[in-house]
This record gives sequence, structure tokens and C-alpha cells, in this order.
Amino acid sequence: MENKEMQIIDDIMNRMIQKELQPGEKLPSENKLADKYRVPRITVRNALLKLEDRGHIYSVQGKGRYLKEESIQVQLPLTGSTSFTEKMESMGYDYCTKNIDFTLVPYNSKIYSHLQASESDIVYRIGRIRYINKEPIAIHYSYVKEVTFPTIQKDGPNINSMFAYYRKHGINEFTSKQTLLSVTFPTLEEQKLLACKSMVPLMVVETDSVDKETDILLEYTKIIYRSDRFKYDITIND
Amino acid sequence: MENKEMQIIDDIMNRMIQKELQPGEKLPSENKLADKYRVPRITVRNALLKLEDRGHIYSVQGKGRYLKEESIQVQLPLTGSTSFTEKMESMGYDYCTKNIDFTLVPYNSKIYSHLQASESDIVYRIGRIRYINKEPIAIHYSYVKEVTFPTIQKDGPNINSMFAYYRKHGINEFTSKQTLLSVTFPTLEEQKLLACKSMVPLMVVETDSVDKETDILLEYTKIIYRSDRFKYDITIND
DNA sequence: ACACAGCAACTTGGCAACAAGTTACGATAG
DNA sequence: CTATCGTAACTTGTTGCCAAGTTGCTGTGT
Repeated sequence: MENKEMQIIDDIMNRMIQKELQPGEKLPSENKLADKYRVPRITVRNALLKLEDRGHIYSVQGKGRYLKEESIQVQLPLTGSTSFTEKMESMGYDYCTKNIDFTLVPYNSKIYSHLQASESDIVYRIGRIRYINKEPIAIHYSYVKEVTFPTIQKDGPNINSMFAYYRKHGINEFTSKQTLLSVTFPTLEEQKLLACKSMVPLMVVETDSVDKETDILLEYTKIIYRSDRFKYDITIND
Repeated sequence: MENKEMQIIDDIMNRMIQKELQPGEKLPSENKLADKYRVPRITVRNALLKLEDRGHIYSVQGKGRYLKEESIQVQLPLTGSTSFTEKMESMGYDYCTKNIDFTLVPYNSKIYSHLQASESDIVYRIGRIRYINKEPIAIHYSYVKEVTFPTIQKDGPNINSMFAYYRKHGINEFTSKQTLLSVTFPTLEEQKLLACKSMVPLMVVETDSVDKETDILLEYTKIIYRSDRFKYDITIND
């Protein structure tokens, strides 16, 4: 029989789902598991390293391996036109956000075409990290043309909520033309920002935001979520 | 500086995105890369093994490592009430589907509660695999109560399209109460069915299907997509 | 000139021995 | 009795060496 490693991963994952293994619990040592599954130690070790990369367990040299403490899984409405902050607050989460950058974006065909911007347009990126229970759970980038909001350079660094900023400019209802969703793995930088391991999948949601009244394109948005922190609600309703 | 391994992964991934590395191309050997990045061979090796697990490269002992051939990425509308088959055909893909199982489902609190079924109800699972260009891209499970369609046991094994089956029963318009989306890794069985490596993330879409006219619950659906084959369109429109 | 065997130099794959860190416990000294 | 130190037995982490597979060149015989 091939692929003992994957069988071990399946077995341990099942035990975690069935609650046979509890959060915080210590796993048997590599040697004990190797005896149990009748495989070389290295096979068990590789399986455990993968589980660690996925963020399910952690190890302490000389002590052993432990299941991570269970962390929240948030049911997040991906659709709908209310702001992220409002969604979170209406669900009663300990939620906060932190601005991480406000920079001029060098010309980039993908972003510029999304914004329907010409090469001579000036585009800024507003980046922030969203936290639930003090844990980072998403990176949120807003790309805005200077033409659309001429005072953006001055306002930018102090914007806490783009929605609030738009309301201040008399825009109250938003819609979007297209929302795309894909799955990636974190770069080294994203791992640092989101405090996650290299094999935690990220969900990337890209959309445009349009003033419902005037149909003017406001921004191009890219949100990068830790996929292990959410069950996404994509119900279409109302 | 820590985490050389991740820096190597980032670098190779960037080169792939920038098309500096072409599909099918042979990568430098572990030793050459170790020299280039000034790290021990084992570090390069671990980075390459992760890229292999993610499905980006493959290796041949004695020969070397190669970039996988580029495969299609389909833009898939996740929302909307047309059937999967219709979506695919309207987009002109070489699409087909294969029934893989029709079985009685032993009592399971999660599935039964989704179906609003009591413990004495009989529930069947219809499983099929969906292919694009002969490549498996999704596993589709439909859970149906016998009460809803009394002849399901007889019909089941020959059902090619659930939507067609419902239409035969006079149901023409469908809707759903809630659609949830999450990300997981494949079990060993799912790896075999979807012909993918252990670290290819899967997108799981769970929904109920309701007859729009009578509001009767028809089925509970669970679709498991290979996340590397799609960009999902979750635009809410019309 | 050509065919072929054999060898050398490369590739990736696997593993065993060793290193490093933690804990538990018992001997020993005060 | 108590405190402390040392050691042995465990844990996970690292690495260097050799096995296995492929390629290509070179020498040899025809």
C-alpha cells in the first residue's frame, strides 16, 4: 500500500473532527505513532509537519506536539452592500482594524484596467488589516484614482472606513459590477501580516465598488481572508 | 534572516507568475539552487517538495524537476439558479459528468438537519464527478429524502442531471435559502477522485435547493471544487 | 564509420546517526 | 526534611551519506 503519510493525516484529521483529540492535547511522540501505524519515524514526521504547516498543531522541541487551541470560525456574508465593519459589528464580534499603508501605486496593467485608468492616472492604495478577537483575519486593499477623489492624498492616511469617507462625499448607496473569488497561499509577507503558517489557504475577493446613483466607479477592492477563520455565506437573497 | 525556505517558494512562484519560468520547463537541480540561494540542499528540497504538494511542479528521479503544464482556469458563476451543466455548456467548455455512487446515507445529524429529516427518514446520496477537458474538477453530492421523491431508489442510479429529474416532476424554478462556502484539503479519497495532490485546497459549497413555487425542500447539495481550476464569480446581479 | 557496452556524472529519494532541548527523578549535601 | 545538582530517558530537529534512477560520453570491437 502506498501513501502511508496521507493515511496518517486523514486519521489524525478525523480524530480531530470527531473530537477524539481535544484542543491543547498532546499527541503521542513520533516514535509511538510510528509503532502504531507500522511505518518509519520519518513518515509520521512528514505527516505531522504537514499538519503543522496547515496550522492544526504545533511542536516544541524536547516536549512534543500539541493540538492548537480552537479558534473562532466566523460566518461571514460575502455578498451584500454593507461595509465590512458594519457586518462585523452587527454580528457582535470584538472587531477592529488597523491602517498599514497608504502608497502611490506604480503602473500595473491589471489594477489600472480594473479602475479604467489610463497610464497617466495617479492611483493610491489604502491597506488595512482587520482583526477579530485581536487576531488578524484579513488584509483589505482599496485602490482609488486621484481623479475620483482629488483630496485623497491628504485624507488617505487618516481614513478609517472607506464607506464613511464615501458618505462624507455624499455617496450613500453602493453596488458592484463583478465580484471574483479565488484561493491562494500566503507569501512570506502575508504570513507575517496574518500571523499564519505557509499552508493556510487564503481566499481572495476582488470587486469594484460603484456609486449606485451616478454609476461612477469608486474603487477596486482586494480582500485577502484567512480561509480557516471563516465559513462564507454567499446566499443571494432579498 | 529566518525562513529561507519560504523565500525560495516566493521567488519561484513569482518567476512562474512573471512567466520567467515557462510551463514544462526544467528547474535547476537541487544543488544548483542551493548554491544560488546560499542555503543547504535540504532547504531547497523542502521548498520544492511543497511546490510539488501544491501541484505546481513534479519530479522524476534521476532526471529533475519540471513545471507542470498550464491547465485551464475556468470562471465559474457560483450564484444563479441554472444548473451546473447549463453553466458549463453555455460557456462552451468540453464538459461531462460521471455518476460515481448512489447509496443509502446512514443517520448523520448534520445532513439530516439540513434536510429537516427525522431519524426515521430514508436519505439517499447521489454522487457524481464533473469533468472539464476530461480533467476532474468537482465532486457533486446531492442528498435527497425518499419522502420527497418516492421513486428515487429506482430512478437514482440513472439520473444524469438532478435539474432534469426535477423538471420531469414538474418543478421548473429553483431557489435556495442559504449557501455556505468553506475551504478544506482533500482526503486521500478526494485526492484520487479529483486526481490532485494533498495540498491543493478544495472549495466546498453547501446549499439547499427549494422549489420556488411550493417552497418544498428538494435536496441538500455539497459540491467540492478543486480551487486551482477556478476563478469563482460571486457577483450578485439581475 | 558504426554499434554497443560500460562507466562516470549527474539527478532525486531515503534513512540512520547524531544534535539539541525538556522533563523526571534520585543522589547528595546542608 | 529540604534544596540542589546531575544524569538518564525521553522529546523533536538536523545533516551527511548512500541508494536509486537517468543521461551522455567514451572506448572498444566489428
